[in-house]
Amino acid sequence: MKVSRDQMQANRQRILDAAGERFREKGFEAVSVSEVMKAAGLTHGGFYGHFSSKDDLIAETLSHLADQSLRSRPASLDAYVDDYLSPRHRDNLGRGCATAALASDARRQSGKGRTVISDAVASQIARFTDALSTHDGAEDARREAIGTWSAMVGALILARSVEGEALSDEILTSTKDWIRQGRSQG
Amino acid sequence: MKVSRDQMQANRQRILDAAGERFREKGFEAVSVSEVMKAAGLTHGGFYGHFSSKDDLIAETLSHLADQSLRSRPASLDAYVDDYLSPRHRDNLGRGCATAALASDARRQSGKGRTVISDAVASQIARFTDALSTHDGAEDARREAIGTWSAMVGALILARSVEGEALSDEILTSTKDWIRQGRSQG
DNA sequence: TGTACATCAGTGAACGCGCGTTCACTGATGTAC
DNA sequence: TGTACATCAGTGAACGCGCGTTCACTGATGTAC
Repeated sequence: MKVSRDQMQANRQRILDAAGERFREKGFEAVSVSEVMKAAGLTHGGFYGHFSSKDDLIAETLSHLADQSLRSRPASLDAYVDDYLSPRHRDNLGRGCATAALASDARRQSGKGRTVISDAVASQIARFTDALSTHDGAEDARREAIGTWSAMVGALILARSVEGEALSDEILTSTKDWIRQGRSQG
Repeated sequence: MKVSRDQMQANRQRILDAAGERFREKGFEAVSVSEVMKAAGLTHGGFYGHFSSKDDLIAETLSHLADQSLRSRPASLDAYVDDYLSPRHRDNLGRGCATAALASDARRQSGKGRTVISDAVASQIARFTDALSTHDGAEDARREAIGTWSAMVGALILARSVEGEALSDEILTSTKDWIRQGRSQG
């Protein structure tokens, strides 16, 4: 049964949203095409009307996630770091940072998917550098941007891989404090 | 054809070594049992004489990697950071840091495998804390240990996920400098 | 030490299963008049 | 605006394939005497 063009576009967005959430939670390989389509309220057969293959879906989903990320405008770098290194973000894998959730998986992708993640990292560093340039020299700001972003991504991944909640919380707050401490002295 | 007990133990170690290298390169799901056995010079049928399932192999491999990691005794924290954030380590996925390569995958494991990675993170933080306690207070040392380890893991993962070698190298060296800078001022 | 035989590590064909993908079909959409 | 029909988004059965796992078999090992 054919649906309207608007409905088809809406379906495509629902597929991308469902894929974005599930890929971040479980990785690309552990999520099947059928699972994504079911989550989007469709059956698996219609998938190839929207995407040419599962790899195509992965690449399109990474683009979709990168677009969403670029649209967010945090109030300040401090506020962004606080949100990023919060238990809430740690526990909300499916709606959290795509880089932290999928960087390892995306490395194994070829072609477009790999490029999208690569560009996302580059533009995130550029955004941090801008935010830090107000009180640092350009070179220092970029170094600090890279160090800060590395620490944030690493801390989130480590906090998520640890079993005990106390240690996990400590990784988040200590990294937050450590980033701030370095900055106040730079 | 039966082999000697010594040979069987040697075969088991070869399976674990082969699995450790391939899992770090491609993740748990993208590596098949047959692929591991072939790399160890055996056929897939013999696998279940050594392990009860693929999940068991994953857990045993993580233990094996954790043991190897504990046995390494770096000369100093500085030397360790230099090696860790080197292009050589970045390009040597299969023989590099298991935490950086497998933390995201191991999070999805249940039971033993998850615990092994969790313990590895905890003991790495303890080692860093010890190394930093010589010139810092205990609380500062632990905070710095966590921040440093987070930045190292994050930088390695980001450097590996980026396409351009220039940006990838910059992530490594900038994070290294940024870690040092914070330390010299703490 | 030498022989007879039970043990069992490793082999490779075979299994069921879920995956990505295809395709004949359906019926609502959207266009031509 | 209303009607007739070509289009095509979505359905669900079916496909081949590689996976994890099983198992009857082989033949070297290691033990009993």
